[in-house]
Amino acid sequence: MPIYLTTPIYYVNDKPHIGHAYTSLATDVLARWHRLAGREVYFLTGTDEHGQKVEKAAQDAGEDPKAFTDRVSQAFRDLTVTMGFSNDGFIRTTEKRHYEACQALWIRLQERGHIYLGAYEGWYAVRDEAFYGTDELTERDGVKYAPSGAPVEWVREPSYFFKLSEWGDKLLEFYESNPDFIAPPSRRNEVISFVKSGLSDLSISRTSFKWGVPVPGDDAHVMYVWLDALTNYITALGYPNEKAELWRFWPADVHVVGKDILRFHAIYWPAFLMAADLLPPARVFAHGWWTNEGQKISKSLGNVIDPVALVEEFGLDPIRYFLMREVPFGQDGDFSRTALGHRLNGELADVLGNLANRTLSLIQRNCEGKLPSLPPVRDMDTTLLVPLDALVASVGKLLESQEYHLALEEVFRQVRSANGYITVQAPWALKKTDPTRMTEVLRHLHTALRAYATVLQPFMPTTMGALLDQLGVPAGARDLASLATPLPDGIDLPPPSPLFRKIEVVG
RNA sequence: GGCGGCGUAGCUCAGCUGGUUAGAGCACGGCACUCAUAAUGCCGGGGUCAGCGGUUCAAGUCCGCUCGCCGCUACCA
Repeated sequence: MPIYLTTPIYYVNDKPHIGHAYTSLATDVLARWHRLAGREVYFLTGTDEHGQKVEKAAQDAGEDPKAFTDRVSQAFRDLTVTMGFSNDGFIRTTEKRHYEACQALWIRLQERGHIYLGAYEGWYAVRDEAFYGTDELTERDGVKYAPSGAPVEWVREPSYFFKLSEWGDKLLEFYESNPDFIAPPSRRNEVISFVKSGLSDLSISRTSFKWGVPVPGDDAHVMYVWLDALTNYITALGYPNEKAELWRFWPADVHVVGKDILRFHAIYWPAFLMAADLLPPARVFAHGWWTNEGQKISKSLGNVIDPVALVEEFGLDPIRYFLMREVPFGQDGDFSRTALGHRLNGELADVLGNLANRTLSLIQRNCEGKLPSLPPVRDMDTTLLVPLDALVASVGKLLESQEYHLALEEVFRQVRSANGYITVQAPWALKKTDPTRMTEVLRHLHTALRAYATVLQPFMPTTMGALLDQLGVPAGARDLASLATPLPDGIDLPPPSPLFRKIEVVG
């Protein structure tokens, strides 16, 4: 079963911030997990490069839009490297293949009668180049003003429309028969109540700017952003060529998105697809926002979090761990140095790092650095080993529903209990009283550590790679299935070294 | 305004279809241990489960009201 996972395509009028990194990270963890489970995965991310804002930003920069987007989208490609993302593809909406896909989809929708030419009208502020709703306006001396203070006028421009109004009932049926389509459930309820309140047709073209995909057969129009942007998910798989090699990945298993763009993914997108007789995605997950030290993040406050700076200061894996562990996926969360410090010092270094280090040091010193033989399992070992058998299944199940924080909690519950096991068994004391038993205990701990490191790889690829090195696990034996095959007795283990560096915590 | 959600230990939160002395992690206190990244393990203190009133043999868990907080309420991506 091929697995297709996507991030949104990121709009290039802005440089990457913590939100972009977070969305892609969550997707990356899923992608890595499925690969470890032996599934074939296609993980897509990319950039959204059309629209009036980009056109204008390029103009202001004195650049051609294409040159401008080439430059800005590079920052997003760089981010995938900085954050260790394992994306298989990176799509840009300015690519030729994307124009072809968009136009093919348009024609298909048009042929099936889902598109008509009408007029888009509303209160328009020339200065802002934006439309406003009546309830947003204020009136002084008979003139209406936008919230920005710009005067507005009633404008009417020709526009193609998608007959979204006809899809309400079909969408509701779809949500009903696919209860997992929208997550988390609170968002699902919001979407359903929105659809129940009635849908209007959707304007899907503009004549007021040029920087977009031309509407087939009517060059005066370019496609409006969402039809263009959403289509990226099928462009990347070869659409309209449904015989393309990658097309077997459709429909997507999970579109990971921020909560601000849920509606487009949960309403417009399945409607477009169903109208085109294509399968809708299996799931859309809307995650929350980060605050910075309790404060809402905004450019005007100047407290935007730069993921590159974070990684430089704290290291990649601690950041990846923190983002996935600190907050239930779907909820808003707060990024603070104190909280990061507690996770890094109190969980990664003290609980996991220290267990690995104390175990491997004992093996190094007392077993000549060789892996002790696979021992019998005694009653007193079951507290350590029995939960281990269920670890892969329980982590897998939790990731299936994107409950990353619970998956990590489950692993760390076991790591904590392994610390209890080593203290009770006290292999350092057995060294004098029962050396054989000492080797048994150490081998069991090695087995446990191997399992922890293996399942944690998607979250902390580099550090867990280093731990697997220290555990002597060869590169080809690091997937989930390999856990069933014990390592050969007596292999040489390298001298251990600490995996996590602690940081100063204030508060 | 309408629809929906939340308010449980100092902090962050679990508590499914109501049922023995309400749980976890962190923080805090004591003890133990000393293999290890001055770590780890054990024990413990602490909550009128927002408030009021109902239903019930029994309510944090259902119903009503009050107070407080939050989300959604379409075409900026």
